[in-house]
Amino acid sequence: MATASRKQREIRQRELLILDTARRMLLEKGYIGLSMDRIAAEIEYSKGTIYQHFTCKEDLVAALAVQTMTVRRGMFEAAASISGRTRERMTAVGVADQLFAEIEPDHARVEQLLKEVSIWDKASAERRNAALSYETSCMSVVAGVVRDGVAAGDLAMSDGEIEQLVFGLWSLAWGARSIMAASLAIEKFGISEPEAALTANYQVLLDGYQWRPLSTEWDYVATAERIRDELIRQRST
Amino acid sequence: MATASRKQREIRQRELLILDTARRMLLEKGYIGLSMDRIAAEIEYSKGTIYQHFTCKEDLVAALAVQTMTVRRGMFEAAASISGRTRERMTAVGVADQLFAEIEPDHARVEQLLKEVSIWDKASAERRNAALSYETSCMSVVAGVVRDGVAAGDLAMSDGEIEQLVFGLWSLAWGARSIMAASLAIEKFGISEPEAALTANYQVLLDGYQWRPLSTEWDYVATAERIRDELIRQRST
DNA sequence: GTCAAATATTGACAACTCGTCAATTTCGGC
DNA sequence: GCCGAAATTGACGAGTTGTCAATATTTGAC
Repeated sequence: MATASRKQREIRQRELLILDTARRMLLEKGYIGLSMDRIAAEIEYSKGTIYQHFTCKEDLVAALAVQTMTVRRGMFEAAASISGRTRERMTAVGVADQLFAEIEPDHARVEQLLKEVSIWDKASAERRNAALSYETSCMSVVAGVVRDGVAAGDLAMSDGEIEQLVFGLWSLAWGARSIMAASLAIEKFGISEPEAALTANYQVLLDGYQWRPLSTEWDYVATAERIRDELIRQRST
Repeated sequence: MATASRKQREIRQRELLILDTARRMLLEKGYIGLSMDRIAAEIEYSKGTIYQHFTCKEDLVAALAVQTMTVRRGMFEAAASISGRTRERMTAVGVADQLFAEIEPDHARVEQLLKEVSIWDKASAERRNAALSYETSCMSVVAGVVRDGVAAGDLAMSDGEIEQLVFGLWSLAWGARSIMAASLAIEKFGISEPEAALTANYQVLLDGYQWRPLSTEWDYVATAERIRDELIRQRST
């Protein structure tokens, strides 16, 4: 009994070891360069043992994606529950997104790498459900802040538009990061600070939706800095 | 001489045959399911011959991406040169983007599939340069319309902001399509018409940038329809 | 029309990949 | 110390990409 749980602990530990090794390899060599044989060699277990944890290569990397999603969700929730006006809280989620990319670069890059390859078809249903749940809960956090904005009278919006706005912010963030990672032309084209451009566009979109106070009436750069410090402080405790 | 060019024509023809076959296979079976052996069998040439056209599998799919980019660029240019107010022309590019996804679904899907896998590292330098050039010229088309907007006094903007706006539109479009293709949660979350949401967000962003006439002062839905018809008409001639 | 040299084409091959499963080792309870 | 259950292994089958000696074709000179 005590031994059984010790064994289970060992297995959990090993699973983490596999994931860590896989993540490192994925970042170094890309999805195609990620080899089950090499992982096995590195962790000094046989390949068969790895396949006791994961049904296939896709399932393994899907597990990586799920790990990453939990980290992101945690940061989003912390950001959304910060104090201030509703648009400040929306800004906070943007800051969290940026912080996530900055503080957890491995996680952020894995997330991108994996959106690319179609993993979910072959991954186990269990894993897929986990991912689905984390993704929807990330979106719900954002949608919650938007609803608070409407409730507070800072934002006028029908129900369908709320999802539209969330989709817009999400597209903007995801697209920008995806372009930063993959595009050949971005530097040549003269976007030297894409991260700053992203946050600026973020605010422009919120202005377009007339989320009050508008950026002409409020210093959201200061807000972003305040929140950034606060989120970092929270993390370190 | 005449014979040399005949031979060259044959080679060109075969290259197109390889690309067509590869595209079909890529769409059917995904990047991993795309096999050089199977392509060779299907076109009834040996694998060695394929490797005379392309340095490696990545180079082949990079060539597919380049083909796709030329189609996209063509549509962008046609859209940008349409008549009307500057913001209408900007809207036209958005319509072209949508039309591209609609009329050339194979090209559009290939474009997405390939952003995912990191192809460019291994592709030949020649191919990479071609891609870079097409991508920058797509962006230049958009930037040109923005500059025209500034010149016409419809839009107030510093130089750096122009690139920022282009980056914003591009992020929005790219991110939305990427999410549509890959996301598990999108339907569950209640975004039933993502394409419509994208075009709406498009206009919201332009409103945020105060590109006149604002969407409150002008019917851009009508504009989009007019341009859509016109672009389709142009294509069919 | 003939023939040698240049060019194009081939497919067996080496070296790798994923996922399986019979055989082996390790472990837990008695 | 011993036995049955559970975990671990790595050789293996079937697949992949990319290479290259051997073969087939085309070319240009005579």
